[in-house]
Amino acid sequence: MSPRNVDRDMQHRDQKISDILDSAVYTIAGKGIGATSMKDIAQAAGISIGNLYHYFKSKEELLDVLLKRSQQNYGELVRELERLDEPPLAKLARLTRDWLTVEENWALTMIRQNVRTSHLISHQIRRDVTDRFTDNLAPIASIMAEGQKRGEIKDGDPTQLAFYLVSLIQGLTLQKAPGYEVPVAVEAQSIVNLFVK
Amino acid sequence: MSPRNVDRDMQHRDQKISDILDSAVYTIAGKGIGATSMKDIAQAAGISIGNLYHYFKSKEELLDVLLKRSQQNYGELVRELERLDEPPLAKLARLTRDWLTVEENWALTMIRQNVRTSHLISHQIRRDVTDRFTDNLAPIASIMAEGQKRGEIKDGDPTQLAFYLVSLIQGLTLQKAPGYEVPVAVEAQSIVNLFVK
Amino acid sequence: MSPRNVDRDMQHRDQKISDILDSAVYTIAGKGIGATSMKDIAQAAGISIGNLYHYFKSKEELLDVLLKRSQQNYGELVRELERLDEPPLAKLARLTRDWLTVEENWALTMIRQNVRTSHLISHQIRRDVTDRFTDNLAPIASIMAEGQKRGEIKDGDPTQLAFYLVSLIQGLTLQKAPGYEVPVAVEAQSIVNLFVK
Amino acid sequence: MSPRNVDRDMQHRDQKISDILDSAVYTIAGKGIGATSMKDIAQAAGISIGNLYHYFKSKEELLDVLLKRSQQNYGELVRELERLDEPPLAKLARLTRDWLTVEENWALTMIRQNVRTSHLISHQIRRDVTDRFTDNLAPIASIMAEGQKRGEIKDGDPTQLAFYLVSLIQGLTLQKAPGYEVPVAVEAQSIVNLFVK
DNA sequence: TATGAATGAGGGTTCATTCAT
DNA sequence: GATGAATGAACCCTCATTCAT
Repeated sequence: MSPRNVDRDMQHRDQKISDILDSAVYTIAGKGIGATSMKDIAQAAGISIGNLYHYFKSKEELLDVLLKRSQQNYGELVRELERLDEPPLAKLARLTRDWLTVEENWALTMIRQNVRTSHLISHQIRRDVTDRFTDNLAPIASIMAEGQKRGEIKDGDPTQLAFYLVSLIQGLTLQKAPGYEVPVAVEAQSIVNLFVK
Repeated sequence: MSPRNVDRDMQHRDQKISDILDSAVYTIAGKGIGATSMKDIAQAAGISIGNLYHYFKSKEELLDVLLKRSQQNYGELVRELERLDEPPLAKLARLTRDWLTVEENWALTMIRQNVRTSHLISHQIRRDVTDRFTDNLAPIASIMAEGQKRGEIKDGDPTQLAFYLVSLIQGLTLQKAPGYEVPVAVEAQSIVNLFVK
Repeated sequence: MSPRNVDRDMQHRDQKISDILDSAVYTIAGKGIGATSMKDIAQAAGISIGNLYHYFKSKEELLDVLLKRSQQNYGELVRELERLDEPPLAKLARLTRDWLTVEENWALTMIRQNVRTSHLISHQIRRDVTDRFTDNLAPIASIMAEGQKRGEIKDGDPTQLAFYLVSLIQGLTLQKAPGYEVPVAVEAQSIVNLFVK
Repeated sequence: MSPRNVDRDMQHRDQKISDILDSAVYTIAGKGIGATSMKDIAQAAGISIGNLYHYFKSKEELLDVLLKRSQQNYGELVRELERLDEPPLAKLARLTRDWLTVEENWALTMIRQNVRTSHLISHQIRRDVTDRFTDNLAPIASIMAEGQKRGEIKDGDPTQLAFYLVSLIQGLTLQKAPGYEVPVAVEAQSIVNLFVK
């Protein structure tokens, strides 16, 4: 009843939401949005289906929050990267390597890709996802520009180059869906090399 | 025995199958495999649901045939391209431009991508899709190798470069899902330019 | 056009109907009426489904004809048995042995049993089946009566005894459904022995 | 954690399952397994189809549970009968009379018979049904053996005699399917009399 | 908060039957 | 007679969501 209790309750709630999303990410990434039921998500989180609806008022809202959180995390990461005291090409190599290595990025890409075609998802949410995606392009474009200034990176619109890099990484990421591995090696260095002058 | 022309019947059947698939491609690409019901497909083809099952014994088989057909068509195209009497970079530019322009390629990519995560699709079919995809990489790798011999294309494993090009194109293609357009220009020339030495 | 041709056509038709039923009996007996589709029956007979409907105007009619034929054949058999120049107990033993051995009897029993509970079958047909069954009881009752006159068979209403014998044989027959074999030996002699004074 | 009484919930669930099965028995017995839809069963139980699947994950499981329960109940009954302080022939007469009188036995027999030929039913379940059936034969065989020791029952393998008695009763029971009544009287006394020396 | 029973629309699939060729 | 395309109702089952406890 005291403010402190209310605060603690809110924190507890946020923590629970976070836990649910953590366990949901891999389930959804692995099975696809359409094939993942709310029961699946509840079971993965170890709670009842009724309780799940206490934290998310619908499947759509759950996805919305999940995507927002993931993209914001990624956005912070990429903005930190921009500020690092490293040569631009090293930054791009690091970004690429992380993306291809960190499993959560794979899951996020799978889900984002899924969102595009799922009719469970409202137009509004799809727009939001796209907007955040576009925002997150800026720091990479900035790195590209810096590389161009140094004469290390190919000419062209930096945003376009950033878009190409991210699309390439995501295209490659999607090839790593279970049961779909194309037998061709992928390395961060050779990818970044495409952008080298 | 039969008062009907068996040959003509077979042709008629093949034609009908082809028509159904033609109308199904865009429906599935637009809504996703999971969200596209057999009723949707039947309606798009202008036939009854029962009759649809006369031509495909399951949704899975329909997808299998659709993917096989699409990938074979694409394979022939890319093999013809390889044999063209043109410089390698021109071939790559033509390939990229076609891919980004021809709407059917967009649809095919969307569906292929969907197949990877859909649990409606058996492992076997996913393997087949991947195998055909890998096969279709060879002619492009061959073009890359030719370009390297001429000193026009960057060094590296030609198959890997082909894989990168195709993944990039597909990554960009996926961005073109309805309601998901990222506001960044995409041109074949600047894409191919990444592979230029 | 000549009467002879019409006759020959009719004979041909009857022969065809007989062939279809012959191949249908085991299919229906094995899978059950409900699980056997008209397509199954057509395939078993090696004809098209459309053609099947030229010979039987519905699944129900096919079953009606099949049952009528089977029960009439059985009726003739049992009436011949009655007229044989053998002791009554030998007749009963022969009847029992034949029933348990001849595979067609098994099939007939399975189908008759199925008819009782299948809602595909009209009340009228079920009544007909029962009536023919009751008629076919008479010769056996007559054998029972003769055995009683000789003091070899237990007392009681001969029709009731016949009903018991047939019900017992059928009860045992049903145990022989594939995948349902009860591991207890069954012999004609010990069955008939139940009715011996 | 749970604000509900877990024990009471389990009891409630078991009770509900029992209620559903009770109402399902006669529906299935009357129409046959194939012709009885899950909708029929749900309606008979006064619940929604979705809720029915909350208690049984498939039609097959429902049948499995139903059969298991019925055969276990019958098994207990027959084992109690064996322990009664009565002459063997009286026990057999009581068993026969009960079987022919208690309506639930009729229903059970109809369903068991149906299971044999229904392709909806897995081989495993059919085996289980047969095994339980065979187990339930033992107490009756034991009664037969006791009667033989007293010189009241015919010679022969007691298990075989038990099998004959049960098959006869079941054969007669099946004749009582609605719309299939054979116009011959059936009495427990005259049935048991077949087994008297 | 926490649970799981309850609902019903919708999805994939089957099948008896009809009909044009 | 012979064929198989065509139809649509019905079946089994799933699932997002609500609600009483």
